[in-house]
Amino acid sequence: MTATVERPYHHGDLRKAVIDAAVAEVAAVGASALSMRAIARRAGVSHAAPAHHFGDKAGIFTAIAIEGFDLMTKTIAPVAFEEQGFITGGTAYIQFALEHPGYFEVMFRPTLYDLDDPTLVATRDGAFDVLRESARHAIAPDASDDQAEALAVAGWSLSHGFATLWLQANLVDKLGPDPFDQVARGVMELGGIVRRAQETQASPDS
Amino acid sequence: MTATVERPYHHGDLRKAVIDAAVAEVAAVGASALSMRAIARRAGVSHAAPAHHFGDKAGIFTAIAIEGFDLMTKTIAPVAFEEQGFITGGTAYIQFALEHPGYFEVMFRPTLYDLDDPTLVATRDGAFDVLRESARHAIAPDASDDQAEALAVAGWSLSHGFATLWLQANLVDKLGPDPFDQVARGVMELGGIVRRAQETQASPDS
DNA sequence: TGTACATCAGTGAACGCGCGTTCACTGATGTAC
DNA sequence: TGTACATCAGTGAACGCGCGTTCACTGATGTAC
Repeated sequence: MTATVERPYHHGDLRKAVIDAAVAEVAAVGASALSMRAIARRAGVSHAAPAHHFGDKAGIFTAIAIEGFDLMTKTIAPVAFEEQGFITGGTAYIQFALEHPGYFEVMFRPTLYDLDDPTLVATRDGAFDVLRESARHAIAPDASDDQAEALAVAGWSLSHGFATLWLQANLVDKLGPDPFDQVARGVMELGGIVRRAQETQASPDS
Repeated sequence: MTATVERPYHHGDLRKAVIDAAVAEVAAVGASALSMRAIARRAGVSHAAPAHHFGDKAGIFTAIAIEGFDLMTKTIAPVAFEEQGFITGGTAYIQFALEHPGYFEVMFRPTLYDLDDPTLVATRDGAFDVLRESARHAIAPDASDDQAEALAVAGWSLSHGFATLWLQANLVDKLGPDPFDQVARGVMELGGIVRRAQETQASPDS
């Protein structure tokens, strides 16, 4: 007469359950405070299960980063080459960060994960390719790699800085509760960056 | 005949020794991995000494943040109102972050420290005042608070994003070993932001 | 279709470790007389 | 100038806790015959 729900001995998709729990746990307590036992607790499995499946924390972080870069690319690439796509892409980047703080934090702390993992490297490079090509697209089709990467890093810095400042509660009392009012404005300023990059390309002196 | 150096029972300036050790420790292992015992070990005092002086970790982080904001303001304020001061200030911000990663990390993770501490609030607000007024100075002396803060947050995001991406090793293989080559370029782009803000102010329609 | 057995996902008790905190203490400094 | 005593900065042993890891195990699944 116990109310115990019958759960099968084999989980079915422990891998997914562990990753989801880990992402939620990172969002709740931060990547550095993450413990294997807390992940297991949240996933409702024995404390040794995550290690059994992923080896160690770096293994879990690697899996999170791969999923994260994949999800981010799927979100941003479709808008990054439209008219004004570099701006729209920057906004989408910020929105991704605010909606998926767990993925976001892990993705951009590469010391947490295994940079030798080929799947990770491919997914991560793919995301950066979208960024660089979107920047080139914003300047001119024949813009050089150096020019495209300079704009890419500048736009990335702007979006990344805003998302980071917001997520770490540095903008409380400086913006309203909805950052997108302010983002809209901030990213409009970013328009100046794009135009400046176009002008620099048009007159390559100085 | 022991080679023991005679150290007095009273440290002399334990407060400073603990803060310095904590800043170095944060730079080495990150704020979240910081332990009171590791600070004490680095400072060469008993493991209970830091707690005796600061109460708990939040007390130490609060002291670090106060010193950090003070140091940052002293570094940036002198250049922030020159010709092109908003740009120069942004560069100085990045340079501060790369030179003082321990301070930098703590300062911009306000959940770590005590936001009710009046000295902290004053020092922190003072730093933001410099940022906002430097932005206003870059637009026009009579620019509105809203305009000044919009540019302030955009410039802050750019500098903060670049510093964060660099410190967390996201730009490895995307820039040379010296970020200031690229920063120089990135921050030149920021020039576009300032000019855009000036134009928006000159013709306030849309 | 049925039996035997290998495989392997997941368990849970046990371990040693570093942590933050407590607390009775030690020893230097400063003040009262 | 000298003595007595209060103060308090800093010590170090002891505690309970959550952690990662190990390891013999359990029980479900899949394959051989």
